[in-house]
Amino acid sequence: MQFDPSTLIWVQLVSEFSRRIVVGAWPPGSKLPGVRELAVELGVNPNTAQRALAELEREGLCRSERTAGRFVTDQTARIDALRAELAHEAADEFIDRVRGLQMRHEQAQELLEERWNTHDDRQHNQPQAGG
Amino acid sequence: MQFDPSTLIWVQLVSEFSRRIVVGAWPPGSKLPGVRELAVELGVNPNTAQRALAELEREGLCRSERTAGRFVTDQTARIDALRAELAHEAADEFIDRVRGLQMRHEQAQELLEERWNTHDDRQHNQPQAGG
DNA sequence: ACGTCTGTATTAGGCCCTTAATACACTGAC
DNA sequence: GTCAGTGTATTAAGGGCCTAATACAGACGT
Repeated sequence: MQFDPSTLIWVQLVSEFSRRIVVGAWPPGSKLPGVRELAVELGVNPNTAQRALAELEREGLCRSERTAGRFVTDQTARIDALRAELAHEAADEFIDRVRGLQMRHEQAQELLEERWNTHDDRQHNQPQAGG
Repeated sequence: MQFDPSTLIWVQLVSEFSRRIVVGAWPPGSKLPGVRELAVELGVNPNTAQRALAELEREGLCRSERTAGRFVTDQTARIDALRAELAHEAADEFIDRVRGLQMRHEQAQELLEERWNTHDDRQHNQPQAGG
């Protein structure tokens, strides 16, 4: 996994793990990969992975059964709340930033429109070399 | 100024300084406060402020005249480009995050709508009608 | 009992960030 | 020349992150 050098790795792991739970890559009640296995997959130290998992646990998104492993919470309501929370955070940060640039609501909407299409182009089409 | 403990201070300063230039709090060609003065205002060490300013300079947003002080670039085109760049970055990060949550364009628009109003309520308590 | 799996805790070291204090080089005012 | 102000560079100290290696505690299969 690629990490942003200007942000703590374990913070980025919390985001990634949360996302996996929300989108169902890690379904409710399922067993998580072990700390050591996760560390290998993500290219980080087991301690760093554990730090992220500890935070996830603190937020009630998973629980550890010391000898059996770690499991995603089976409270789908909690997961739905997480989804809303992550969406709100993303939106709020976007709003803070564009308002800091003194943009109005309508301008922000147009901006989003424009960039969304750009993303679509980049994802579906192969960027052509040259120019 | 309030800092996010999970992000490097000088990175946050770069964002704040860029924002000030874009919104005209630091107009094109104007003289910036000295390193020591800025450090006092922001509650950081002069070295930290200087690190952020060095990055700003590297990006061509200001220049230093060693004994006279530091000045915002007078190339308004560069500032306009910065404004667009910051807006794009904000939008792209938002889009990446909501797409990571498997949201569609329409859902993202609705989310933005909802949160924008929430911000208005929290910030102004009495959102202005009309415009 | 033994080996293996799980999570958990500890210790050490390297690295960067941040603060702090200091020194240097240059300009302008007087 | 002297003083004040500017950016710049250096050194030291403290702290947190990340890595690495190791050790501990409990459950399972054989």
